[in-house]
Amino acid sequence: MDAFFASVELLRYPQLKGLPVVIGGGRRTVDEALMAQHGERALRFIPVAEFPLLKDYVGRGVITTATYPARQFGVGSAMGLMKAARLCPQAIVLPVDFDEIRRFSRLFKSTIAEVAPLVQDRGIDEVYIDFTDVPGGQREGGRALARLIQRAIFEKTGLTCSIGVAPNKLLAKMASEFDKPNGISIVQQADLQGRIWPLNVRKINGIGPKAGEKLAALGIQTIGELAAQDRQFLIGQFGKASGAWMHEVAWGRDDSPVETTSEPVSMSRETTFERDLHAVRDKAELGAIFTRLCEQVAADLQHKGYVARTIGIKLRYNDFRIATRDQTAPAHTDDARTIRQIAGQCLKRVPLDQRLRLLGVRAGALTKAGQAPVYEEKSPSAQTGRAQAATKTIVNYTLF
DNA sequence: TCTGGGGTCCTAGGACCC
DNA sequence: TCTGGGGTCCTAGGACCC
Repeated sequence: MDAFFASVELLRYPQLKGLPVVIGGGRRTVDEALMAQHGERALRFIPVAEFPLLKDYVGRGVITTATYPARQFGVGSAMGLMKAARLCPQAIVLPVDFDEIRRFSRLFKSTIAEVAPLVQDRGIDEVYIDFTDVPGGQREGGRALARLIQRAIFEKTGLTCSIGVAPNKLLAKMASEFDKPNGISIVQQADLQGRIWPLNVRKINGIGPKAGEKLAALGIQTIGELAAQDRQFLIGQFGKASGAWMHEVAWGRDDSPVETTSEPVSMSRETTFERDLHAVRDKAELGAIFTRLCEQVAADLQHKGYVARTIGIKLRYNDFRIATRDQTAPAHTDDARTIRQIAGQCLKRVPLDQRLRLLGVRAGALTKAGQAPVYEEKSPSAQTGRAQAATKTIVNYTLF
């Protein structure tokens, strides 16, 4: 989807079309404030002058999406709002409305599934579609069906998207970037040399800042230069799996299938505080946040019907270092108090002498609720601590 | 007043088991 | 003075993606 979060807001506030708008932050609920003042139906008539500007933004946060006019000023995803304010002070800033975003996400995905059922989720605003066997999927090299999907999405949502058509997911992902917004791009294996090899290695899905930097240090900038490397050299530099993978993708090769189903691996909640907190001096505040995070994770598990066996915490210190601790319990749980208790144990194992800016709680080793093995304690009195946990007897019953 | 939140996957070492 | 070779599970950190 093109500038997804921002585009969703523009549907509500069409008067902002053509203006630099960024979505991010989220502590201030602009919509609620404006709505209280004007009423929902009048939202489209609110004068542009009444919208909050980036230069007036106070608080911590990053940009999730910038409209194309805002991108002209050099602002973009993941940029701190304070930095963005220096580049484009006149940009209008709106908070993320997650409920609305999720609603549109479901809508565009279901629209696609009606046309082509083999769809793989790639986050909130992206999918892979296998339309090899969809009737008409081969017409005009795929362009006809891509157009059809684009039109269907626009009719259902009023939003535009960009589609890349290629023989595999790797190339399709790159192709989708070629003609944005509202574009269709078709890349064949034969286009490798002409259209893929000139691109920077960072355009490869899976080569991020670190690998990009290391490749640059080796004098490898473009995908073509990467393809020209000896496979064994790359393996020597990046390890067996990564090196071989890099060589494959540089040659446009990717045989990973479009996965239509997936099971969640973990669920987590985390929050960055409005100001850095100290474990001792801000104990009460921190404790309340901690408990709330555990309750949210428990609610997420219950809502989605999962139970977790590994509970973990994540801290970010004021110097941005991250520490994680986790603990695997003898039994699965989706209970807030149990999660809070295990997470509390984790918290005891991490240094707390420095101010914190973020706290998170994570549930892993998930199983569908109802399918978790039954756990029985031989000695219910042996409840204290990890050492004794090892003496507990675990009995797995197969449920017939 | 720099730098969100929710994920996945990989690596590496140690414990533990056969 | 010597002490294997698998395998799995757990934990911590890190790269990367949307």
